[in-house]
Amino acid sequence: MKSTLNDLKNRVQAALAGAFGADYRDHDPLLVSTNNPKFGDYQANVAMSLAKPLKSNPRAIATQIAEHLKVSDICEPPSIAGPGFINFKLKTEYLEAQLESMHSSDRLGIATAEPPQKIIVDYPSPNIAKEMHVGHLRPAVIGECLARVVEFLGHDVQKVSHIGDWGTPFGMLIAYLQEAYPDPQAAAEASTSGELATFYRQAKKRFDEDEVFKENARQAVVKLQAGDTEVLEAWKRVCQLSKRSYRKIYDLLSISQDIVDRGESFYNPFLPAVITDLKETGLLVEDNGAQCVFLEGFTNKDGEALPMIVQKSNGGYNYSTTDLAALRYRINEDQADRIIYSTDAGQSNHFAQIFQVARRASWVPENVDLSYAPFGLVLGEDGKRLKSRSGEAVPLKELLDEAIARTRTDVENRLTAEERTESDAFIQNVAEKVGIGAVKYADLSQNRVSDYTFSYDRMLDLKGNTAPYMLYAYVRVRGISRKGEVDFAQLDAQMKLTEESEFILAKHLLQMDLVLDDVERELLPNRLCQYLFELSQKFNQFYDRCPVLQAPEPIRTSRLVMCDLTARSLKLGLFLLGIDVLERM
RNA sequence: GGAUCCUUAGCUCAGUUGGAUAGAGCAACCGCCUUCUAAGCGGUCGGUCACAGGUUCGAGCCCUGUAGGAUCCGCCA
Repeated sequence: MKSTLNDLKNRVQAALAGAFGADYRDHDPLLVSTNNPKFGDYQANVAMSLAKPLKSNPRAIATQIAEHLKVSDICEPPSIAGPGFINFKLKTEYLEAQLESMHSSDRLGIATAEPPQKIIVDYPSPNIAKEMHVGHLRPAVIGECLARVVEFLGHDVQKVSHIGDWGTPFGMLIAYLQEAYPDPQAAAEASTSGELATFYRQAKKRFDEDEVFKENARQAVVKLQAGDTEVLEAWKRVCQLSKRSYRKIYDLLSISQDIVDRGESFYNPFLPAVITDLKETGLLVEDNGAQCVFLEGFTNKDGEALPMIVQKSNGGYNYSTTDLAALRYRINEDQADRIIYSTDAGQSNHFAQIFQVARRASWVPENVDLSYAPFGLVLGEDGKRLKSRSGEAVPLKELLDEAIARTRTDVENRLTAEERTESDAFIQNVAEKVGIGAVKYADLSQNRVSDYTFSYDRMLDLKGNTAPYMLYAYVRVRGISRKGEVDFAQLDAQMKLTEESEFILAKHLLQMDLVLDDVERELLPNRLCQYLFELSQKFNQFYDRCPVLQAPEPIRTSRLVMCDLTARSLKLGLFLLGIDVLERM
């Protein structure tokens, strides 16, 4: 199925070439959707921009372009308005035909990327010795969404979690495991059934109260890095324990199963080469015993170039070294065409530095795209970084459980008010899907780069740009299918658009491909949220004004197809956001 | 001292390569359920796009400066 925008673009370009010569064959026609329906559906703004080079007035240019346009199969005759806008209004038959081919496509007529790229998508990088907290919410939700979008568009996606699995906090857990479960059998059992949070709390307690334990923990780190077999065994147990705990939360959040964990331990063998290769490029400088690369455009208080330390004076490596090793691995071993880094905006300096060093070392080929997608902080309602009462980061589990509990209360109240009775399993499922969906949607629906204020009341609002509103729109469509006992998939699409609200909905349905391209390019999930919110609104208007099941044929079938396309678009869109739909709620 | 991001309606936010009259939601107020779930729809109210210059046929968007806010800055990640 052809994209209307691209199709029209090509035709305006052809008209440009016809009017002003072959040089204009590839000229950007500045074709965009109109922001006001009275100007039609699309407008070309190119005439104004050509006024100066062609030394003519824009309206005359627009007229010349219009004379060469061949668009009668798609649009009404184009009109010229204002200073020189060329306006296009799509023909009804064209819209109907587009809807029919969309209906017959199992991916709603959305084309796959050509050529597909190998894309690495970042997932959260927690220190896995600790329980997941609110700081991991955004990278999980955003990473999952970006991965699903580029995957749907046909790219080969590798999901990577750059976990912290080698540092000091591990010494504490290893020492605790060895102390509390000296018997290997018991240790194995504890790591397959225990809770990471409990483990961490108890280990921390021991660490704070006992000097001997503290020393044991330090020794454990040293032994671990020296490759001591027993300690390595204990370390593996702790990693397993973490993985299980993390998976539980990821499952609750519907985060992909196929994430690859590559942490500090994974990159250990590659760290020395980072230093030796940097040395070869001549970028490496020794300063106060540390190996550094002096940066361009980053200065200290005295205006001197700032170093990026890649090897500490004690010979140890740090996060810059690991990030450089990871970048190299992704390019050389994974053969990535595009690497999507998504971290909190506080690390943008750090990544700008990493990218600079990698580029200056010529480690990044021309055709590899390093996409940096920073995100803002999660704030509490006081406008400050979200913290628990005790000042610690809020555990993610608590945050999500609270959202589910609040949703459950809402659902129960509504059921009582409507005198409906539903099973406990039904209520719990709705509470989970709506509650988790609301948390994710609240995060994704805002511009990624800005900080956002976490508010249960706002995200669980049944009205407005929220997950519940959209999930309800989906439920309404499914209700029509149930009530009318219509199998949407079996419909023979013969479209017949009549009412204004049908046209509005139809035109919106046909623009999902543009939105996904936009998300792929800009890495802004809120564009997709905006699209889905508008789709829900437009469907609700259609639902309000156009009876479906009672309508006479052929209108009835046509409207049923509209319902089906809306349902499938909502379902796909929400899926790409990582949100599950419900049939009833 | 430097770097990055931000400042749009009372509140929370959109605003797509610069395009026609700057948009939503919430809150407030007024309407609409014998008809597919009213968790819905329609309407009213609400703006010096932080400020000042500049570029342009055209600026919320690009450039410069100012004010305010957030985050980060040599051996933590």
